[in-house]
Amino acid sequence: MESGSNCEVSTLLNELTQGMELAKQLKFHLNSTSSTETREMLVQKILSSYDKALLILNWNGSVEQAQPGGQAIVPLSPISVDGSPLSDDSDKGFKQDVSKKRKMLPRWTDQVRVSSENWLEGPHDDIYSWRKYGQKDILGAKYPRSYYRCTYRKIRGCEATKQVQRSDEDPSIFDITFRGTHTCMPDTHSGPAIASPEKQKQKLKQNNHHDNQKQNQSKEILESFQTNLRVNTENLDNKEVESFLYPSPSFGFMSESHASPSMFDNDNQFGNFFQSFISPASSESNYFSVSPCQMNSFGGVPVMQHSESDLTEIISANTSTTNSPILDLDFPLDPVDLDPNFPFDNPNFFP
DNA sequence: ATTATTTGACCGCT
DNA sequence: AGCGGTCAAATAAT
Repeated sequence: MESGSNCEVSTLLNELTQGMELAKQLKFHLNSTSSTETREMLVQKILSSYDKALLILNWNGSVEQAQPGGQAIVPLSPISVDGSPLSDDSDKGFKQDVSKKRKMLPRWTDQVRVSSENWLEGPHDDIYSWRKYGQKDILGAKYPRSYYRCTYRKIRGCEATKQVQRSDEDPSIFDITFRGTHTCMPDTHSGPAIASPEKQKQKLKQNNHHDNQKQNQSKEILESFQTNLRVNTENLDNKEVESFLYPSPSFGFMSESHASPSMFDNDNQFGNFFQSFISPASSESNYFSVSPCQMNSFGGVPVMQHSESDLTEIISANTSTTNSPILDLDFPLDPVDLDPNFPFDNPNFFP
């Protein structure tokens, strides 16, 4: 818990600091002859930062109870800045019964864009270890879909899996669908989630494998990462539940046969740890940054393992078209199933 | 030697 | 039958 708090605090500080920096920039641009676009963008960023800060505060206030054992994912609290109701509803997204056999694990999707402007590789990989177990060519998709599962599946029975699919249209965008939540997470430091150093290393390399040779990670990655990686919020495919929180997406790209020249690769876990905020950089798309805490709380923490099954539906996190996060969780479940307290988890694992 | 990735086979669902 | 998802043997990486 404390770790969670610390994380939140730092996240909060980061947001506020960022907001201040952006405000300064804006101030500067006001004097200069900058385009209104630039200013607008800055304003957006500022709003986004403060929005996040508020969100964090809000969490602390309301959902503070995250107990080490069974947490609850923090529901995205309803603080949306200028969230426009995405309301695209359509029901297609819920794959409610994604086949009953599969314990209906919570599932959500992310769209992540990795820009390779500066070489960058995409990087981010969450703190989890993923192991690829398959790849498939998907009907109409230009690129194959990769399947990953938690490395500790056997050891810890962690059932989290994810699918990574590169967008046909924009190869720099990857759709990552997470299914299930990590139960391998350490409670703060008991930590097996992040296994032994060796594993980490191995993993590292795995992640980097194809293109990686080059990049040394850490800071560089972090930096580029911060500036280049963004969560794309325009995916309209899935319109479903929108969530402001994103799980920390990790890439495990692999063989991208057609992939253009080594565009992505990964960095090490450590770098990921820092993948704090993604600062928005593009002016055209909407994105927002994600804090580690948030990500973790939603995507990776060991959420209620049993409750998972209770959630008979899939949670699909989507991005909205507006540039600010919309925190609108729409659960297809009936109230009964969904506990008022929300079975969602709370972030806690950061040391 | 161990662990991860690759890749075709297999399986269940539609 | 076709497709998406998973398995697992072969292979690669350390």
